[in-house]
Amino acid sequence: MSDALDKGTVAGSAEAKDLDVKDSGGKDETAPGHIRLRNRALILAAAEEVFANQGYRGATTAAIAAKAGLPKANVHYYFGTKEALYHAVLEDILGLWLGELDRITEASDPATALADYIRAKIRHSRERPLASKVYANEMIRGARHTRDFLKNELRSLVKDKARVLDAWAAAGRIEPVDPVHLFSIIWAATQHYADFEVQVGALVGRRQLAARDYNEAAETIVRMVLRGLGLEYTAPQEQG
Amino acid sequence: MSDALDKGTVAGSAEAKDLDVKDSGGKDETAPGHIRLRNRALILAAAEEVFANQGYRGATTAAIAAKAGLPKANVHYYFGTKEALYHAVLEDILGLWLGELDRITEASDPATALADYIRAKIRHSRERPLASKVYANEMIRGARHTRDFLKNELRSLVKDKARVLDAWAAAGRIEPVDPVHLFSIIWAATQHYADFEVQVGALVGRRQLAARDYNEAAETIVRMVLRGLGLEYTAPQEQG
DNA sequence: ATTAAATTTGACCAATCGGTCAGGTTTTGC
DNA sequence: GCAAAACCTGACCGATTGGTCAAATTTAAT
Repeated sequence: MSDALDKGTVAGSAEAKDLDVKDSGGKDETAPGHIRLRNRALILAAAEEVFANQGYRGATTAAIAAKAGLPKANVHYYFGTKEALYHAVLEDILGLWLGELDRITEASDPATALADYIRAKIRHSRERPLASKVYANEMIRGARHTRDFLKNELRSLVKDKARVLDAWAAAGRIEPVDPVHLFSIIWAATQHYADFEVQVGALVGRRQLAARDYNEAAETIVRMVLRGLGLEYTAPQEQG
Repeated sequence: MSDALDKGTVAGSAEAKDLDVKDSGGKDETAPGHIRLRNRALILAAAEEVFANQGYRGATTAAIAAKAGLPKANVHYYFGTKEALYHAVLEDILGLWLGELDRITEASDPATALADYIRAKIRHSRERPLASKVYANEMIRGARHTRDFLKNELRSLVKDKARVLDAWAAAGRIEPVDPVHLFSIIWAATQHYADFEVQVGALVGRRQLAARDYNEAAETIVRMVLRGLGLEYTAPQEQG
């Protein structure tokens, strides 16, 4: 199996290149390795879309290549196997998942922190619905490629946040709640607007959800979560 | 498209047989059509599992046949095409989806009706997780086979329930709420425990969720929904 | 300028896919 | 008991799949 990855990883050492920057500020069309960077990005974006809409098995390397505007053999040149490409797409996504939770700390105000987190997650569902769909597909299929992430990174992160919630509860700042269920509900409700967009769209009578729909969704979720924890909820001022 | 269904529907008229009952109370091994009934049920159950875990494209008729304990040609004998089989599986599931909403009527008590509905949906996620996964897959893929259901049956049902919620709100029995978002949140949160079971399992540290996990999930959701609508929530008595 | 490394790609392959079919067996209706 | 209908299934097929490869071209470093 590692054989199949050799070709893709031979020059993979160049991947960290964009970290130690001395670059001219953005897109340098002549810098060494720019071809690899551009084509990998093209392929990853195309793969995310095809994996999201077709599932792992339904996605074909030919379809990904076509969407990226490259010949199929080129996709295999950069990523070796379809599985390795899928893994790379997932890796990109898992990074996003862990980010936004930073604002939930013992020092922060519970209502503000949770409300901001929910709004950020909804924004996420709106801006990167394909990532959410790929992740949902992966979970439904049993998290074959994500078991370790769930059992290690995600679990310890939730344990971390559980300590915050317990501290808040002990200080009487929120009512006690099982953190696993709280986050499950928040994740489910927010990601629903990406994964089931077509269903929500049919219910509101619009093919695509509008900005107002996402805002209303976020506020409804915030309201239920805050009230559920014994907190007050006040709707933010409209702006327009 | 109807051509592909012909073979499966030739004797499909026998499907309603189990409605007008005069049967001996359960399994009649000699009644006419019992072979068709048994084999169709075997295939549908196997198909639900394979479609749930592999997605539409990932599911193979050979895998479904193997899981049903029948030769592949037999699957095609009963259902014609893979697409027709998928359609039949979906049809089974859509029936389940519309059922439980009956308890939400203008006459019923809001807190009781909503709490019972949420608990029923969680029970559903526990007892028929595969159905939920097939449906989730279908939504993520853009509801290619379910567009009409969403735009007609489901939408009019939600409109119906919207009238109930509006009436409740007008009578001061709940706070006003957008029904689409309320149901979206309830569906997302409850179905999450089927579709993302592997994730929740990793977070609670159990491979499979226990009865207690589902109960706690239901109560957490009920608490947030009821409080979100300005209702009181009181935890039910433990038993055992 | 030279050369090594990286990139490109059409052609190709074995495996698997959904679906078909002929010919046999079993079940059913009378 | 008998004909018709329903059921069964191994063998087969064209299409598609993920993946390979060798030969050609472009880019990079000295």
